[in-house]
Amino acid sequence: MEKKEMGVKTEEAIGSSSFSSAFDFCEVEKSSLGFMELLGVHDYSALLGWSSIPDSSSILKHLSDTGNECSEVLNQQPATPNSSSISSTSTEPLNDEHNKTVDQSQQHSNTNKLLKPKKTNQKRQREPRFAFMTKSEVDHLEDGYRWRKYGQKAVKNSPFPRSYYRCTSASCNVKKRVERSFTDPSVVVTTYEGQHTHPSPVMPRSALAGVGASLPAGISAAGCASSFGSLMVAGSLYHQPQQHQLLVNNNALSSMAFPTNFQSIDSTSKNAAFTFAQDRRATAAFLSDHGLLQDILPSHMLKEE
DNA sequence: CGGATTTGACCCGCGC
DNA sequence: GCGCGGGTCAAATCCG
Repeated sequence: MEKKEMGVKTEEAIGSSSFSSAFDFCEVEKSSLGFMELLGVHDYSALLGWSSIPDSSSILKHLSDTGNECSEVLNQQPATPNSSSISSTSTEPLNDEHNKTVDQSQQHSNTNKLLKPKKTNQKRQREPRFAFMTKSEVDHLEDGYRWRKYGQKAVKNSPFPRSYYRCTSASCNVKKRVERSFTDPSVVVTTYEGQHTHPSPVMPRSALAGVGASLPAGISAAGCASSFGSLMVAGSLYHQPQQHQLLVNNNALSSMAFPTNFQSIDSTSKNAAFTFAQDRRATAAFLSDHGLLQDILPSHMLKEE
């Protein structure tokens, strides 16, 4: 397997597929972020935590060079407060999952060689994705759902493999990819794809009730819990020894207006690595008190007011 | 023994 | 057309 040191040319490294998940940040469809809107987060770029990645400018450059229309997403001020600058891949043709299933049964009749079925001309559809970065010791964050690992691939330019997980629930097509950032091995990039069609098998009912109370139509509490899993973990829902930090930038802190019901979820856990506040002062106060994000954010960001 | 994980092979899309 | 790399499959293996 090809490996490169972290000191490779920035643009080459960033532009490589090893950062494909970073680009996936741009593939988030607004509808998949319904729970974010529920949380009052309209500036989705705020959740893309590149503050700990030193080469975000290069990423932006790459996005720009490649004509990616989402280039403004990363660490940029939104054009408007409610800007939905994040583009979507949902315009692609519908998935051919069913065709694939049929073809696979045909494949089983091929005894000599494992030949994959021929796909139709339809372009493979990507479910809406939501990606975020967490600072965590463990790769696979507990998020209340059960996942079956179905693959692992070496990532070009990265010493860390990428793992592929699928929700174990039948008829639920949600997938997630987990990989470590090679620029910061302590950072785990998790990408969710799709929405759960079932409630979390592990999520406490009280938590579900708290989250689900204000969910907009079409957004399941399960999906919310899933996609926001690491936040739940960072909060008090899971009192696990490992600690995760959601990486956010100062835009996030300034634009997040979390509803009180989410604040209540956090409660008083001492293990909370990140909590929600309704305004910047509250956030700043929290940071100064608990300060875990200080490990991530440059000091000038934290002081900004 | 059944479910989860590992891992090599294969498919597909994309760039050259 | 070819090669590369991401994504997926499925047999083998592991593990509780």
